[in-house]
Amino acid sequence: DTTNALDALSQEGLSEEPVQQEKEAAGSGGGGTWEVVVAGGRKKQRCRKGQKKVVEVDHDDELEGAEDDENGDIGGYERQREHPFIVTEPGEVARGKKNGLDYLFHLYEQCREFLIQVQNIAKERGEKCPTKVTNQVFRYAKKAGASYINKPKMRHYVHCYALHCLDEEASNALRRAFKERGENVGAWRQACYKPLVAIAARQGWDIDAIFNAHPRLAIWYVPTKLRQLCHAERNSAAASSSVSGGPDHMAF
Amino acid sequence: DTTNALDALSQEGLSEEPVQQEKEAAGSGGGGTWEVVVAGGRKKQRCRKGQKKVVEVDHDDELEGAEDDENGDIGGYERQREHPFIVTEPGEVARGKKNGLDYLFHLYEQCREFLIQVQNIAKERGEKCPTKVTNQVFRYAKKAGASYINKPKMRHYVHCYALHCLDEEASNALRRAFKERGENVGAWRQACYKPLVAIAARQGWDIDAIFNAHPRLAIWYVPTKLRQLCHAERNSAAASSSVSGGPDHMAF
DNA sequence: AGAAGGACCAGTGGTCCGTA
DNA sequence: AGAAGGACCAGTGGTCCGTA
Repeated sequence: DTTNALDALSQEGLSEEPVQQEKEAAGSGGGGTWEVVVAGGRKKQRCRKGQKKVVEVDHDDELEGAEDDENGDIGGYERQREHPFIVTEPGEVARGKKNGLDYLFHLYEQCREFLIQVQNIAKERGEKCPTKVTNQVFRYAKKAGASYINKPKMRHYVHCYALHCLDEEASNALRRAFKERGENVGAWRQACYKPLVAIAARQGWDIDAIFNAHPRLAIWYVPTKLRQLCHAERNSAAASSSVSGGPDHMAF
Repeated sequence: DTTNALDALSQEGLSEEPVQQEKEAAGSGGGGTWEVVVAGGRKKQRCRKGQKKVVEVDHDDELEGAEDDENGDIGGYERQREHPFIVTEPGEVARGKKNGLDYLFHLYEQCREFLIQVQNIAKERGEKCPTKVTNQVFRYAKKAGASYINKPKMRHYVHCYALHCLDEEASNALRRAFKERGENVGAWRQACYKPLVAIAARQGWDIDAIFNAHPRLAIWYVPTKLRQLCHAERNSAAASSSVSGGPDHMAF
């Protein structure tokens, strides 16, 4: 089993490898213009605790073009983070050091492709075959060079992707509204819950069934918070309908 | 969340509770006559390493009737194991300190009932709902007094239960044959693999699909060894059919 | 020797919180 | 302040091996 060797490899030099095969796989967004962050020449900047918020002004400004390698520096490259997301309209490409929401949703499609590859390998080998995007899939994605995919990020925005899958019109409208109001990504993300709960309400509150009924969504775990919101909302809906003498009175 | 308190409880005094609600739930076996092992009055017998196989003769003989509690003894009851299984015919009740195979299969039905209860509780609470017999279900079974159910045992015989579900005739015939030959449980258990692999061969080798298509079997994880046997057999079947010039030639 | 099951272990789902 | 993601943690699937 070569997993460990490959895992170790994935810790190094990943960011060397620009990912451009996804050009044509692009969802609705601007084809091929999504930026790929390349390891910059920045020195290590650990251990500067205590001097927060000082000299941070142009701190983030000079690291676009990987201005030639400084390999003499022990420690080598500083690992680069992905640019943060901003709220973009459908089809809009984020400019500057930002990523747009079409790119975000595209990451979910990429994970699906990695899952399919993992499934094919498992079937070939007669091993257990995952039906969801598991740790194994994230590991595989890293190994395959998609270092910009990671579990916390994907889990964080699953419900946003769910809305995109289940009601693209509503999702698009929400994006336009939040962009217009100048809201940040966090606010948009929060706002994605409400229309999903409304969808669940219309379909008997079974959010798991709703996810599972959609082929692209079925591979994602239902986020805990979405599940909780559906449950809470179902109960209060039931309570108010029982107060108002509705027909579907519940026993608690 | 009261899980921990309940878990702690399940460590104590479980064996106090005879399980007789399963009388009528009995599968094909002798209704209500399956023994329930009750904690006997045996003293602790730990820490006697080094003197193996000495004075073990009538060691296992006096603990049927829980001959009155010795609670003054610190440490209390010695936990009692279930009687070992023997190969029985369908409908045959094991006699002596043995359990029969109808009882074994009944344990799988009980686990299914515990799973259903866990699922109902989860749905009520809007929590994640298991589709398989998980650790959580085994914990619940213990908590509910079914101390004789445990994960290693259930996993050990899953494929035997699978054969019982998928081809009861074949399963019954195998039991009769192995009983007649005086084979032990281990030999019978080993023999259950072969007809399962034959079933898989007839259905395109997808053992997961076969399990999932059967409502009582779908809740059990496919045992690793069964999966491996199907895989190995598929490959050698493919190899020989490709040698013999068969129509479904495979590419490796 | 044959068998039951406590208990361990590698890798999981889940997400916090130190980081930039 | 807002956001990305390394890394941790409780509880899982899997089954070995000390026990009877």
